[in-house]
Amino acid sequence: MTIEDLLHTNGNLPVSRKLVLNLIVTGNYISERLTEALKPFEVSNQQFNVLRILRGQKGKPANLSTIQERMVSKMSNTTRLVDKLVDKELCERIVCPSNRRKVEIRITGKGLNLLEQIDPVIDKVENEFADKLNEKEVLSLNTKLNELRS
Amino acid sequence: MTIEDLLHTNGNLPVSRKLVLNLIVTGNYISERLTEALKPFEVSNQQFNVLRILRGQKGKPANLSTIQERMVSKMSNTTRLVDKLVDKELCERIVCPSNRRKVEIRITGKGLNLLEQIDPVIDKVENEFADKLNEKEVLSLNTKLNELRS
DNA sequence: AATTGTCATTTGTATGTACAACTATTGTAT
DNA sequence: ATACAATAGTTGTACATACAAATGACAATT
Repeated sequence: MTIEDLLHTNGNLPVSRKLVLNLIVTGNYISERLTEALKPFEVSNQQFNVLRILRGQKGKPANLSTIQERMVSKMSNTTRLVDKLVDKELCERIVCPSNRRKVEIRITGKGLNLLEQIDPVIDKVENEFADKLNEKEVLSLNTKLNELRS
Repeated sequence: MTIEDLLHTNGNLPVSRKLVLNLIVTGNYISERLTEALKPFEVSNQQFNVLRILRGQKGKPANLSTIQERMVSKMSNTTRLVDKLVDKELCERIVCPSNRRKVEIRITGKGLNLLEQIDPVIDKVENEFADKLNEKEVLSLNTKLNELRS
């Protein structure tokens, strides 16, 4: 379905506008599919993103600014996002001993467990998207998206 | 810049995940550029989107459900979004005389004026994106995005 | 005419997010 | 050592958003 049809608009939009709208709509669409898939696990997209970042640290703790710069959707309040994860005992936060301004955040066993449950579900969603195009198209799409942000 | 670099991740993500992350990140990126451009006019992305929808009605009033289905980012509370526009006198809302369940929303002169000021600014942003690719690439990108949502 | 169902919108409530101001700690220059 | 600036994170406040329940209006049936 074209974006014109999707937005019920009168088909004669400039191609630059179609591109912009299409990118936003498609990004939103994918986010919504992921949100749905995560719902049974009671974590938001952003919380899941942070958990994966923490797992990627492989035991090494992360501090807030590290998490921020790696997040898919930067947001201004990572403190309270981490609070939520701590409440759920999915990660823990301790004041960094060497520099008490900093904070050391690491994923807990419970958090790792949850991620292991979630992984296949998210993989499935991701593959369902990627499978709509052939491998060559996916690679070129990635390249073009990178160029758009440059 | 690749998404791996952007997210400071260790480069060996499956291509399906890269695609998904890239689409979300790029969509967010574009939304942010638009938000920035709209900031001087003190309207949000969504408010601007609704104003353009109303203008597209060419005098014919719109009701809430029409607006909803045409919005780029569907959201659950269009009532309060329109409230904001009414507060700013950019649109007006009257109860539909033929069916009092419905509501007739139309853009005001002030709203049309504002849009005319904003138009060139947004066009510029849109063109800056589209100009990063050649025409053929833009068209194929649009097609592939449509396929991803199918 | 009263009842039931459906529709379009609004409201309540909980949660999420943005932005700025603030606190605490550390680094640096005098 | 002291003062000042820079850093890392937290908190306050206002606003945005999601979801469900509620309201009010119309339509169909009896």
